[in-house]
Amino acid sequence: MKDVAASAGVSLKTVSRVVNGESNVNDDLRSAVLESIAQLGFRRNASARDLRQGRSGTVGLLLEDVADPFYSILSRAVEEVAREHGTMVFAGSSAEDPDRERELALAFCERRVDGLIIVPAGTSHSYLLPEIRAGIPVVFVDRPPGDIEADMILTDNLGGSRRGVEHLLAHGHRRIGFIGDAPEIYTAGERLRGYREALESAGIGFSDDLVTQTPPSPASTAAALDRLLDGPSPATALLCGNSRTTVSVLRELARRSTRLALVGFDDVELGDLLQPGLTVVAQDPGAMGAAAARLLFQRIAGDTGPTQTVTIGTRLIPRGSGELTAP
Amino acid sequence: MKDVAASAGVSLKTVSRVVNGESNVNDDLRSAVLESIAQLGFRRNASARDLRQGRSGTVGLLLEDVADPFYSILSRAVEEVAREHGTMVFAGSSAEDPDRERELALAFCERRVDGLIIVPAGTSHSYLLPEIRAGIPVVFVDRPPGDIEADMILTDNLGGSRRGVEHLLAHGHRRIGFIGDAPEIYTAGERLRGYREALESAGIGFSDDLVTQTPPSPASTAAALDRLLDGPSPATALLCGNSRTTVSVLRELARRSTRLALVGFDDVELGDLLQPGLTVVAQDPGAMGAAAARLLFQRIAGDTGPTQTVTIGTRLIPRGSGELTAP
DNA sequence: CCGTGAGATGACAACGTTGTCAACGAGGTT
DNA sequence: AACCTCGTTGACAACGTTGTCATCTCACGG
Repeated sequence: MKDVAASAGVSLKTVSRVVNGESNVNDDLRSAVLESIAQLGFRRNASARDLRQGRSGTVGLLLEDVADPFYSILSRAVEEVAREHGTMVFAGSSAEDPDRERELALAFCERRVDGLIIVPAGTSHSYLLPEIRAGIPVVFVDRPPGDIEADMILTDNLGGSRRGVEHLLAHGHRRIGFIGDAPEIYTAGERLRGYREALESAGIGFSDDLVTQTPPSPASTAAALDRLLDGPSPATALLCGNSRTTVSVLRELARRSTRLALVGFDDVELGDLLQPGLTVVAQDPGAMGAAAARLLFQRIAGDTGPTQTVTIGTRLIPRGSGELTAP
Repeated sequence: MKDVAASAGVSLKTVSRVVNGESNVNDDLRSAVLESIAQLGFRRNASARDLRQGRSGTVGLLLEDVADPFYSILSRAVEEVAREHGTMVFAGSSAEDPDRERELALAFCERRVDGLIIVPAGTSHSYLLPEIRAGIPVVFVDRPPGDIEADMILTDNLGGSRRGVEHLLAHGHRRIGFIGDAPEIYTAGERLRGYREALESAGIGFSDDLVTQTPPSPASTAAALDRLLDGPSPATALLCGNSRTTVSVLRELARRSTRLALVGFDDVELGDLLQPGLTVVAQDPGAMGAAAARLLFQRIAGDTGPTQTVTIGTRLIPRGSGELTAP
């Protein structure tokens, strides 16, 4: 910028004014400056600007895994909203590891992001208190934070799960299994509650041997299916608590050629092309990301109202697998 | 940091030394400083550090769409390599729009990223020349840049496509169609060349009415299928030039209940669960991202050797749809 | 006892930008 | 003619950090 000023024969400040599009600059000087800028290939140094202004035009997005379709769609939605605000997005994957989450979040803070959107991996977020006090707004998505109060955007896990089970009940099923993620994961707990409530509302008892809670893996899912199907009164229907489990179940069912009514929580690409089509309780990761980003920018703009919790609804999409009737 | 120094009763520089883990600091002072840091919730300001050091510990990643599985997997691979180098990743989606690509790339440069990884949307990248001259290394992925020479990581599009067609030929097909992306897209051109070469090597002429080049959309794909299947001597097999087209074809085929041997370029989630399973020429986006990031960090570390082009191989995965034999 | 060297510590400038404030000149009013 | 106003321009400090260099202390050898 110094060079531009010298080359255009004006002061540093005038160049700064031109670069920032301030209005009160003589047209001749302005064009001289612009020409020098073009000639020298000048590009403003954002570090210096950030340092001076104390803001960075940057937000941090902390997900479980950037490559997971659910999160990558969420991520794109955040990016679009950020773009409207002239802001860039740092994205990072916690890999479901609390230490890594913390490390990334603090690295974002060191970079002086204007705000943070976090899908929590850990159970305590008190480490963010100094940052929040220092004025960095934080919005949590998909799961609530631990030990602190903050804005959050959640899926209606309980309602969605209930609806999925009710759908199976409506098709005559009474022995409905549930395979969900590990119980310490918030969404898994809510979905199990929805399953349970739906059964109880229907006057059907909740039975432990129909339920498996485990981190999703082909092996654990196969074991869970064994438990469900190989007893004296096997399940005739199944609600899968997350899409990775759903996929494992589909593979396992294909291997066994077993008939089982199936509803998956969270949509799966190509679910409509399977035979039968996969019935799902669809979440809306795009809407979640957009809502989180909008709320974040509202906070960045200075909104200091009480913390909000936004719940995004689910949609039951019947495609065949959930409409198989009970034998 | 000033506050920390005051609180610990040492100079600014000593705090800096402690924060940066330099060795020559008295243990007592070090612990005093660390305590003050903890007490005050101090976090080093990366903007100031970047400004002083002229590097940012940051790279920019410019994709077509963060939410596309191909790119999101690539993205995660870049993130992992960056992590090993203590670097954060800015990711942005160009949405296949050259202006947006340029805008994002220059915004990254303004933020003084240490390097750029770009999946080109535009056809000219001369706008990057000043930046490259200023020392920002750039690696292109998936498609070559236009108008400049630079490092690139490409898929073996031609070889993969050839192999896909040869697979269909081996199952007795002679009327093999091709539906690929718009001809101005590099990968689409290469894949078409592979298709053509395979046919010609087999002594089968290349016939224009078996080929459609169009941006992927359900409508254009349906039209292309009409052309292929509704003539006097319809195609018995098809190579799809990209996964979006493959999915559209699958939907369309399901609607028509037509039998057609099919090989898709680029893998698709759940391809193994379809009936028949989807045979694909699989790319390896993870390997591409990792290779790009590794090369980029090599450049950042000062490697000024000649530009490199790395070609990543493909893998033919037979699952059923490509093994349907010709009638 | 002094000289020497190594290690610890701090003063200060500099990175590139922008906010503040003062100076300047042109045009209008009294 | 003196005064005021407004718009344009520039000098300068400050943002928070780190590299450079100077200073200081202490141990050791001569």
